[in-house]
Amino acid sequence: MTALQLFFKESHQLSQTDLSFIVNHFETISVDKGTVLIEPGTIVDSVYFIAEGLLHHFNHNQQGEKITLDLHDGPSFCTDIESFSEGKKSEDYCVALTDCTLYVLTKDKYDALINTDVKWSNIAKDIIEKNLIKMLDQVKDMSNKSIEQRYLELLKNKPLIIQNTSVADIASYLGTSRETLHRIRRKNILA
Amino acid sequence: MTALQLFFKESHQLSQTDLSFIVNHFETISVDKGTVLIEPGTIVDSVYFIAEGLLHHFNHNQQGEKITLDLHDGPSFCTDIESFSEGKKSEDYCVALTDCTLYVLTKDKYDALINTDVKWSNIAKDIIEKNLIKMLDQVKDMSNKSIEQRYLELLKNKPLIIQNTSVADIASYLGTSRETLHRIRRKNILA
DNA sequence: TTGTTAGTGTGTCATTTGACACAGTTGTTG
DNA sequence: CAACAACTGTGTCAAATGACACACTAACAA
Repeated sequence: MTALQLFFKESHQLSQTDLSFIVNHFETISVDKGTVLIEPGTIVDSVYFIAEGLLHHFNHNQQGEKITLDLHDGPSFCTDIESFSEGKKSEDYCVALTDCTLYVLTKDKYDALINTDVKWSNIAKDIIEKNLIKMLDQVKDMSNKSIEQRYLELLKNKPLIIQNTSVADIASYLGTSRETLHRIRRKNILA
Repeated sequence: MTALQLFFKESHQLSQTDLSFIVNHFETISVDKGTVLIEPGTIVDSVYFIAEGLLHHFNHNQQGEKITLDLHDGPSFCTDIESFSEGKKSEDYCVALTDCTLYVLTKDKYDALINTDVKWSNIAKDIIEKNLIKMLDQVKDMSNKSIEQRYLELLKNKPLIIQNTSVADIASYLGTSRETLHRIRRKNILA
């Protein structure tokens, strides 16, 4: 059973027939570290399911500084939903931090699923809802926790992300400078 | 036509029959300023559509300080989706900042709609998706814009929210102290 | 009306942070 | 291997921020 099948099976009751029907709409790809999946000015026409590897989702702020929006690991979905769903040009980058194995669902196949299969419509709703809850939790964390606390939790819960991402990129993800993050790291190595 | 009907009509193609069927699952209520709709320790069993008025969504951080998570105006939906959807106890408050007219959809009626009407399932997906995009934009704003810039945009786009919310609550929404927000306000009054 | 409570405006001051500068390290590529 | 680029670690310093304190005002209830 593939990582994708496992993901659907664990979150939803589905017969093997339904599972196969849905999964057959996806295509498997392997990409090298550094591969650009999304770049500004393009319309995102795919959803990516990460079976293996890490993706770096970022953009540039008004001062031209690179800002990390998300650091994705698997098993989970990744796309620029605003571009994918509303057909707008993306303003973001999504780049592979490591070699990755991905399952790709293109927009036409996504629409075909939505329109023909009520089960998929509900699964899509649940996946979007889980992502909404994740974002709400992230906003709460940003308001409620210190940068140090969030760094230490990231280190504990997602060590692979820390290992494969530069200090500067993690700093911008946490909303601080690389110098401040460095002070936190130094303090916690010595402690 | 009610604010709720108008909201659905503008975002989705629906026959008058479908529209009435869906809207009939809601109940209208009027609540006074200060009414508590959600409080910690309870399981949220309703979604609220704001036809008129403002709602204040907040919680307390680890230091016991009040943190504003969202300031809602209409026409839009408001709930604690994590509690409503996953049946967890809420950790948040939701309180009316002004007298409000609300349309309430209870969880059993929501489930009934999801299970009987494919159209509603897709509408729910779209509403959740729009909220996800809104949250993603908020996270981008928090990373990309200064507190001053975000305050001035709030003042311009949602003046009613500024008028009906205390400086301390707006400050915690913007992620700063009431003193710092006060400095920003003073500076921009004089300018 | 008066007392009480919540909120606003403001100054001072210690702390934290970001900006800048630069040396050392690692990794890549011809 | 040598050269270069990218990143890390670090110190200094000015600026921004939060904490604290307190007077003043508005809203509300007794």
